[in-house]
Amino acid sequence: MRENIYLSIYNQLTNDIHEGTLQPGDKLASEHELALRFATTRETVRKALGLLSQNGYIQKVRGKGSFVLDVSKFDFPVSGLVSFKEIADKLEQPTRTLVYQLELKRPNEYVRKQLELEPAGLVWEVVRARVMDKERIILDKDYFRSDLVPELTREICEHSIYDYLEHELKLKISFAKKEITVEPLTEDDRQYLDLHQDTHVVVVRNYVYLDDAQLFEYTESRHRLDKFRFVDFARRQS
Amino acid sequence: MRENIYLSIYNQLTNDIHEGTLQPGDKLASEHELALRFATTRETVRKALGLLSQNGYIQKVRGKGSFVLDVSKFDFPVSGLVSFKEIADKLEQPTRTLVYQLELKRPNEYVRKQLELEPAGLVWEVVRARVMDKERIILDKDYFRSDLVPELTREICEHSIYDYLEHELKLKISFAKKEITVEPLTEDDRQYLDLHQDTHVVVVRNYVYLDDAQLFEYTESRHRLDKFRFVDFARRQS
DNA sequence: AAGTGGTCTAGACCACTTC
DNA sequence: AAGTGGTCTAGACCACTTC
Repeated sequence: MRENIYLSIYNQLTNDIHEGTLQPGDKLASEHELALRFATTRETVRKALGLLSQNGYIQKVRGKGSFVLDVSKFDFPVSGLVSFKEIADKLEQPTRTLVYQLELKRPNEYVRKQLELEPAGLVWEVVRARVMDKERIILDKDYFRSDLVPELTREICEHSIYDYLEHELKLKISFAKKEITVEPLTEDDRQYLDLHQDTHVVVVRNYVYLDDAQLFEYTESRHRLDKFRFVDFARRQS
Repeated sequence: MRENIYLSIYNQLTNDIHEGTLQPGDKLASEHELALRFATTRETVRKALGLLSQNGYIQKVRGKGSFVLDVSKFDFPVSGLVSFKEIADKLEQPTRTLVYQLELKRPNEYVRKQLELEPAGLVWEVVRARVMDKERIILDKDYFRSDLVPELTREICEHSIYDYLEHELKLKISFAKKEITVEPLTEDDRQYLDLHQDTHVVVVRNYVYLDDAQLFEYTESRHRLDKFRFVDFARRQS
């Protein structure tokens, strides 16, 4: 591959915005001028600006130019594949993960169906509680196809499984579907979460697909109502 | 503008996928071949395929080709700016809207702040309940900047305010930020919703921006827990 | 070696905004 | 009329996959 000019333009401009060199409301240099400055062509600059626009950094207005948006408005986990670790890191609060179960097993019918698995297929089942302020507020149940994730250890589960999958196993996560509902408590919720007068939990079901469009993980993330927050940033497609 | 070749390619291919001419798992013709077929260039074809990929229709794999995904998995309101009317239309269930309030007024401090309004600014306040199966399950509170939305009528509110804004007032909605939390009931919830033993509602706060990055609407959509469902489709950015 | 998608070039014409 | 972003052309070289 080449050195990826458009990504380096993107990175430079996002840096300028985060550092305040470019302020909300500021007008970017024109595409023509940016092309000169970065010694490239307009189409390559446009690719960088397209990314900036998609990610909420700028607003493009035909005939006028591109304007810097207030990114601080959108700094919480923007819609996407955000793992607990990433959120926890952002919050700068002490968090902990308790691993209650880590097992290679035959999944039950429901999970088998969710993962579109053949009857003989095995999965890694991981049950973890996420602790903040000394309370277990999220119960994560993960199911990974064992043909794609051959090995999992307690150490990996206590940190970030995603780090391991992406950096060690080199799995390329491509897209995910999240489904959010509110459901009555289950026995597991009562056992593994620190509840107060709660009668329900927020359930986030996550279906994660690889590069080749193969479904490889199903996760159920069960949140205490009072600690749940989800932010979605949606851009009207052109 | 030209005839927009890439959009017509996009539309033809999504049609083929929805009609089943292209089945999940099928491989698309190569970019080179599509360019020949549509009498255009590869870059223009790539723009169409980029849109297809972004919207979950295909999966691009370098060196191999583009593959049709199973769109039926993702047919519920995909993350984006989905109004109640669009969802209701999709559900094919009889739905109704009750307008409880429609007023041009000085907003309270909270709404003023949400809308980043100057102290003298007026807003249209609309309070509506959404009825399904004879029960009021969603309470929508909308606040529109009166400088951008000068007139609103009961008739408009009973149907789709968005239709009116986009097609009559020609406002161009550009992007929106959604924030989902679960909160204890308020007095209004008790008054305007048909609740059972509920103690909480799901609150979806929606901040809608125009083309020029101006915030023009703040909406609070309060859902009965048992009827709430939110689907988010997130694509890993290349 | 041949086919695939990813990046890039150096132009062109257009619609819209500003003056 | 000049400046802006939106679309498009006709190529090029590259990395990756398949044979």
